[in-house]
Amino acid sequence: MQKYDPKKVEKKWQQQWEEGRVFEVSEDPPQEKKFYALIEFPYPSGAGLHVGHPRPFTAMDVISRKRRMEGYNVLYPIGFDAFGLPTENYAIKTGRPPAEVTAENIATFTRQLKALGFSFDWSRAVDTTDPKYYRWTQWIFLQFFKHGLAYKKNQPINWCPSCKIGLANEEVVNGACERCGYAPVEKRNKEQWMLAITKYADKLLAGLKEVDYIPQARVQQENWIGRSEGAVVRFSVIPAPAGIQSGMIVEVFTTRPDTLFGATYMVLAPEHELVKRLKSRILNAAEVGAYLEQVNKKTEQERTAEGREKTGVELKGIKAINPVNNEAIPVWIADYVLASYGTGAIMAVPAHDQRDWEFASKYHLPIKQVVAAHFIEPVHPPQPGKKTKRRQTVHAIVRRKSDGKILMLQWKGAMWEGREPRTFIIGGTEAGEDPVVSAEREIKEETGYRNLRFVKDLGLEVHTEYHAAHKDENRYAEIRVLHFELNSDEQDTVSAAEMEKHTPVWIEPEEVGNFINVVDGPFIWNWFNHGGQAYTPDGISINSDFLTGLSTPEAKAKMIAWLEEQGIGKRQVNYKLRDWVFSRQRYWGEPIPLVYCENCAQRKPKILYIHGIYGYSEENWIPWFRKEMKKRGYEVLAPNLPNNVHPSLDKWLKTLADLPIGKDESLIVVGHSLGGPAACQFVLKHSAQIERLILISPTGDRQEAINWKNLRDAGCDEESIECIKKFNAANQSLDKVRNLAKETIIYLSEDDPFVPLSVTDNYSPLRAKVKIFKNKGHFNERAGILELPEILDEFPDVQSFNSGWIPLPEDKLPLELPKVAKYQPTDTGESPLAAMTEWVKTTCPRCGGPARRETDTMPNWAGSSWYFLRYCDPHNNKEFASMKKLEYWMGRNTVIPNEREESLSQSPNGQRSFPLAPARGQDDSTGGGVDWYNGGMEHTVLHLLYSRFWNQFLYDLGLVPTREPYKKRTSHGLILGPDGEKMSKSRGNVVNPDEMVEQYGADALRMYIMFMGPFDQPVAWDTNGVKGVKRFLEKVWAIQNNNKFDREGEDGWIFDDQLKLVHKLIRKITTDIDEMKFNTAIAKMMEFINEISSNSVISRGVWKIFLKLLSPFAPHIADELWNSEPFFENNGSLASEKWPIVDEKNLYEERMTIVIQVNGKVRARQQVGTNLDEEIIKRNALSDDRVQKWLEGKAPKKIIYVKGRLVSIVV
RNA sequence: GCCGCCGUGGCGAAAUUGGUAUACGCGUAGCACUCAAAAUGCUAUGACCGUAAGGUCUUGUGGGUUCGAGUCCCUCCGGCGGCACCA
Repeated sequence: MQKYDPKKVEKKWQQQWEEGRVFEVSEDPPQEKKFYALIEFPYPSGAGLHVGHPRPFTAMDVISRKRRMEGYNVLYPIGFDAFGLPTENYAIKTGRPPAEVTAENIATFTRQLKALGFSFDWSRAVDTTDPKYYRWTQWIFLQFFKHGLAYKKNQPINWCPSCKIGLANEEVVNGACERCGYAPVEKRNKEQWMLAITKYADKLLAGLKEVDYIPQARVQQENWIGRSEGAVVRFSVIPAPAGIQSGMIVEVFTTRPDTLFGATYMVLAPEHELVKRLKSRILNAAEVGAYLEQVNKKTEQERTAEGREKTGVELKGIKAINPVNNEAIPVWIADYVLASYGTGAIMAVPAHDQRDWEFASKYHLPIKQVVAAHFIEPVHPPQPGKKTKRRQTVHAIVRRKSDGKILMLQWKGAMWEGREPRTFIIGGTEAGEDPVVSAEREIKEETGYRNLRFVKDLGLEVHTEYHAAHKDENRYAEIRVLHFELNSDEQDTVSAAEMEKHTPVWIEPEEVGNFINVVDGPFIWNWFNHGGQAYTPDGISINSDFLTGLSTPEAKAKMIAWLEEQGIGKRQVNYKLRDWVFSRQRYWGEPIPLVYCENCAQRKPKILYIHGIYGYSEENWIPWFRKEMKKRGYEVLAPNLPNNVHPSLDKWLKTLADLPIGKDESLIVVGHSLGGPAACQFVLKHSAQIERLILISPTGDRQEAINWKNLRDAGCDEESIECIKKFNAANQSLDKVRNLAKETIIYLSEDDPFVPLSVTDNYSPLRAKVKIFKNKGHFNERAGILELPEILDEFPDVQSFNSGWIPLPEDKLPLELPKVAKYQPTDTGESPLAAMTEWVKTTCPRCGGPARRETDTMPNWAGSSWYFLRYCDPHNNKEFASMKKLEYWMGRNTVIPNEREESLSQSPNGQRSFPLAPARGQDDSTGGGVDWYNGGMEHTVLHLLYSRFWNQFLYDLGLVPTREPYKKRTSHGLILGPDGEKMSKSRGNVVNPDEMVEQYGADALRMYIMFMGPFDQPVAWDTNGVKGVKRFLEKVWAIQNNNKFDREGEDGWIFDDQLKLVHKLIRKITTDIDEMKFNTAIAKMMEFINEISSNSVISRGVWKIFLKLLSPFAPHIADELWNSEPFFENNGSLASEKWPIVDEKNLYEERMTIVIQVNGKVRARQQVGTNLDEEIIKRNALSDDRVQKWLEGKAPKKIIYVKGRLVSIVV
């Protein structure tokens, strides 16, 4: 017998797979069944692979190998995410070029990965640092830039004053620099490139609904995006600061507009711009100045280290007016209000916000309750149809000073049928009566105790509804809770009438919670014990004018409606998500392909206005528009176009082409009505940079896109109509227009007589933002539109356009990283590239003048944000990937009908905007993406969110076929070192896979990694476990080499038991792999081997099935045995064999074990026939001696039979 | 503090989703093979009582629902992960 020598076997098969190109896949010709399995590509560190890396790789390899055998065309790609800090830091230390080091590391990783026998398609391997790859990373960045989603902004960076280097967030440990001797990190302001991911916040949130992610990943993304719904409310501030007219406004954001009546003060973030502007009016300017300085000095570290005790200072002399009741409230600044969230200012409602409560308590600010807790007694709920009596009541918590016990009432009466209430001392308050007085009266009347001291009002109103059985009426109790102390037991006599109703009892404090049996009791008791806090849950509004009596959701809605009506606030959604800082002042990253041109920065966009048929230019709102735009610094071109009555697109375009617009100028193009198509075609033909394309009631060429009847009724003759039709029909190639304009906006009116809302279908390739109005008609003089202030949002001050940053032409990409002499960042915090004067100095690709290059590079996240797309078409040098190949591997979205109609009908008051639905059958869709993506929990927030953002952006540009990149996402648990700690060089607990392969073989290593524990949970490494799996593989090897196999051909003998065994195994392995329960799958294989090895003769059919089931886990040994003498004459890898299918008839059991329980304890087991019926099984069970013994002659009360499992007898 | 997850032998862990708790593996002990060791094979292995047959207890704690709870509900204790003054 040959010995099992994994080294020999594994090398042999790895070579065969490679030479036979077994795992290289093609989309040509497209096979129907495809499967795209994705793992997070590794960072090729200098340390090489450690034993944790292969866990996700092996898992997806098992799944991929199984799918392949199930007939899928499986893409299982691999690559390297090779830009990164460690390599850069190594370069700084040693001076070795990162590219060189990276190449070596990739070689090591490749060798190690290949030794583990993964079924990767190596021909598709990508490397993010390869210029052929990052050319497209840069290209995608340029698309962001061209669509206005990349912009420069002053942002603080982490700066280590000792290393003189900007730090990544992950290099900052507890506010100190990780690189050097932990010097404290400073913040430095620097202009940084930002990606406007916040513009996709709602889309990223919505997309989570259509994908199959592990719940944790979905929840973490949701939290990170942090959507909250509320309102912005405008408070005016008095006195107005000098030089500014009165009525100066501060906006606050709140999620609880229902508590506006409880806003007793206002807090501004210290950085709030108003603080500076108000300076001259602040009476305690010195104090405020000192506070600001103190806040400024505080580092992040100190802020968190202080235990977050809230500090603040009042702006004396300043008041804010609460717009709901015109009360003047104090204004404070405090650093618990963040400048970066909401509006940087809050209205403080201390009664219903814990932070405000703490602050108000500390600084003795008024606390006003405006929401009452609300309960409905579940045992005796109010009954419909019965009258409801409202009663003011008090609950008195009376604590005896001597022993701390609590005085309570045990009721006897019939207030509630079937249950005697146990409560605090309760009583009614008469109209106008002080609650303290009524409580004292009630205590005396009900219990006789009189030596009372009032301690405090708990400051909480509770509303409880119940049905009072003795009066058969519903009660609505408004309860105040008062705390008393009893100083001595002196007692007056209690009236007989009271004694009949209830008995006073003294209860130990620990028992109060159990004693009390009314619904609000535990809540009140808990509140009493916690002392002061804010009541934050929902409830019923009180002390709130027109909101009083409403539930919290009702009150919120009503308040928002009221605010909007009054024009002092509006509904608003806020996100925690911030824009993405995309600049790194580093060398080892993708260069940002932009140059700065002083000359171009001077050039400002012009506005081109294109009128419609009959030339409305000077007849409706255009004069107003011209004036407004001049104010903003624009030059407006509004030509009169020829043949207004019978227009032709060609002639119009010719006239437009003659306008004084330079080829390299930037434009905002506005087209109204027939001018809409003209504007689109102009944009397509002219080479100007289009900042914005604004279409107002544009005509379309579909039947339903114009209301011809109304047009005729309005006096349009047939010849004009023909012209319009031709004109519209010539409006082609809109999908190209989309990528020329940075932003496209369409204005429509619900009551437009000529252009209905359905015109959006026509313009769908533009993927424009659509704004829908009421009562604007056709936006012309007929509708009385002489001004259109809504449009002003699209025209910021001209100065804000064209910062001077000019993109490199796309055919000049990639912009390669130049070789530098030193990798150390410069003293000023700029990237080492900034030191290369000859590289930085360049010419402007737009005007040819002198310009300088951007020296920032992109963050590590860039390359990994789209690598899954490149895998689909890795060698394409014309596009980042072809649509055809993407559609094959990623699939495409399928339509959900009516989604657009829904968003339309939701439109509450006109001004809402929503993304335009592109051509039918392409959007409003779901279903595509990488079939299965597995990765680490540490990437479920950033990497996943960033790559979803990129994919959604590319989808909006029409460049990828699916909105969501990943259909399904799972996560693996970390593999820890043998000591249970995270593996790391510094801890010295790293296990090297090379050694494991050397000693036990790749198959044993793979199997152990899958066997260690549940895939999604962290597990500590235990080399002994590898031994155990190796033993299993040796056993498998030995069985094939030592046992007899039947010689009668496949299944010639009926090996019933063996067949049953193996078919059960097929079922188990098949489902377990799909559910990633690899550990139990392997356990079952071990059981199978333990059982089958006791047979003297083994069915070769059964054994072949087993080898197939084993092959995804241990592919080398499985292929070797499959091809081994003396039993099999197979040829080639199991990868091209078929996965076995369960045959139900082989699973049939003739006998089953029935467990018999007596009073819930197992007392006997019986083997019975499978098809016996229930009565017989029960009878058998009862007659069993062991059962009889436990019955002790008693008759069973109940017998339960669970099919195929057990009989449970109760006596 | 908030959100989410998890507590089962000496260890990693199973448990058909409410129905035989401790499968499978590791470790340990004994035996066999060996001059010996390693490797391998066989046997035993939750705890307690008992020579045994057998019995009792047992899934972090305490309670509840149920004929029946590791699994469902509530309380507390312990651990892990994420967010963290987000109005």
